[in-house]
Amino acid sequence: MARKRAPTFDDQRAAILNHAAGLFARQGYFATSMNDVARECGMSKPSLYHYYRDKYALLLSIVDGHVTRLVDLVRPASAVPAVPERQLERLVVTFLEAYADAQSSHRVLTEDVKFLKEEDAALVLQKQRLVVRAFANAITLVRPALRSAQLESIVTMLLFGMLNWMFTWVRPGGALTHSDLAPIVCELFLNGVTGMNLPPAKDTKSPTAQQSSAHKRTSRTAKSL
Amino acid sequence: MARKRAPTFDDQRAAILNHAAGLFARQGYFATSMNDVARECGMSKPSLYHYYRDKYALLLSIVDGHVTRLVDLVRPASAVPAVPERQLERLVVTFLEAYADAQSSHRVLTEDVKFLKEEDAALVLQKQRLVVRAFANAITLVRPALRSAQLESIVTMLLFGMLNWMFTWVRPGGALTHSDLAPIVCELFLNGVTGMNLPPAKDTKSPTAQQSSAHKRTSRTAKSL
DNA sequence: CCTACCGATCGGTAGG
DNA sequence: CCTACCGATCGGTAGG
Repeated sequence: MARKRAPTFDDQRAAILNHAAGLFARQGYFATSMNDVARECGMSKPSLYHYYRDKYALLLSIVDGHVTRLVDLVRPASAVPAVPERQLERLVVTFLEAYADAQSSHRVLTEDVKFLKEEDAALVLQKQRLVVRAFANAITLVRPALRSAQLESIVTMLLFGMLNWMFTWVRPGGALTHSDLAPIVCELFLNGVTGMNLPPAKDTKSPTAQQSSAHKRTSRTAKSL
Repeated sequence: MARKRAPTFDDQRAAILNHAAGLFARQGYFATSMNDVARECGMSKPSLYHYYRDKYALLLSIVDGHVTRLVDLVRPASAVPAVPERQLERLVVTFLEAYADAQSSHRVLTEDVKFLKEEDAALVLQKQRLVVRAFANAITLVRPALRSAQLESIVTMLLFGMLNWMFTWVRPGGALTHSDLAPIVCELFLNGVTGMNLPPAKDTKSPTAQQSSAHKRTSRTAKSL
């Protein structure tokens, strides 16, 4: 049997990051000690510090690495032209496939961003906005009237809610996978969006004064994402 | 100007809990020290310990208090009979109104349950299940075919995703409130659910073998909630 | 002399 | 009800 090649520096860094992501996701960032991480990686703490300067570097690498992967994944999926409905479906499928392989990282992204320094958080938020915009664009192509009703961002965030909430109830090893859920989410969302009662899409220069009564007060879109 | 009556023991406890919930929501449970809480409450640390035995008691009181409030809110909303669509809308509206007043508590509930002891987590989960079941029942009344397709739990959790994700993008002081969003969520979800392509509802004793192709692999509903 | 790593302990601070 | 302080454990790094 061939001896397994000694892991390189980069391999080790990747392995450590995976272990740390799992621990952070399960226990939270502050509840996880560097001793925990080292033990999980099967190395001493000083060895761990050889690969990462400090605990914060682990957090930042996990979060930034994951969101960067999402951006790189979503960009090509948006680039290839398709029927609007298929375009959006492809985005959802791509996104959920990424989830399946990176559940821990995604959980760290959504729960531990608050521990990032201002500057780092801004960087991550910027990349998240790219992902959100890709979805918002695809959604608007499916239902242009959403834009004039200023419901574009809101509806996009509702879709992200369905997707991002999955990590709380879809068990990693269970029979039900993220990919199984993609068509269900797509069908529910597409039916929901195309069925909404909205004023007809118009020239953006003359926004209609009469909106569906249900949406009167949602005159401003959310600024947070 | 009349002197403000000295706060009672119970008032103090409630005030402390509010401050603690705000801090836990903003900084996370472990990143918040008891000194932080004491300072926020304008009292010394020993005084704080006069009202709550330890840090964990704050967490448990926040989470259990909030989930108990949700159960008490959802129960009567389900009890009053109504057209299925209105029933579900009432649940959503009621739920989102509670959010508006308890954003911090809800965030603590969703992000810090993992720090609860096994036994306490079980208690909270049990109450959460009551809330989920109320929604699932209302949804099934709107679209009975979901049950035979075994999509009842899945679709319910997708709705909770839209609702629970709001705390990440709806700014507490912003122009857009949770109540504004209730009709939008309802319209999107009701249109989505009624428009889904499903096998017709049947006698539960003879589940149909032919399901919508998109749902073939979702033969088991999630067990986590 | 470098690297990769150990056992032991540093300065600070948490909950209490 | 505060000041002062404990046992423990944190993240990070010394010498060898």
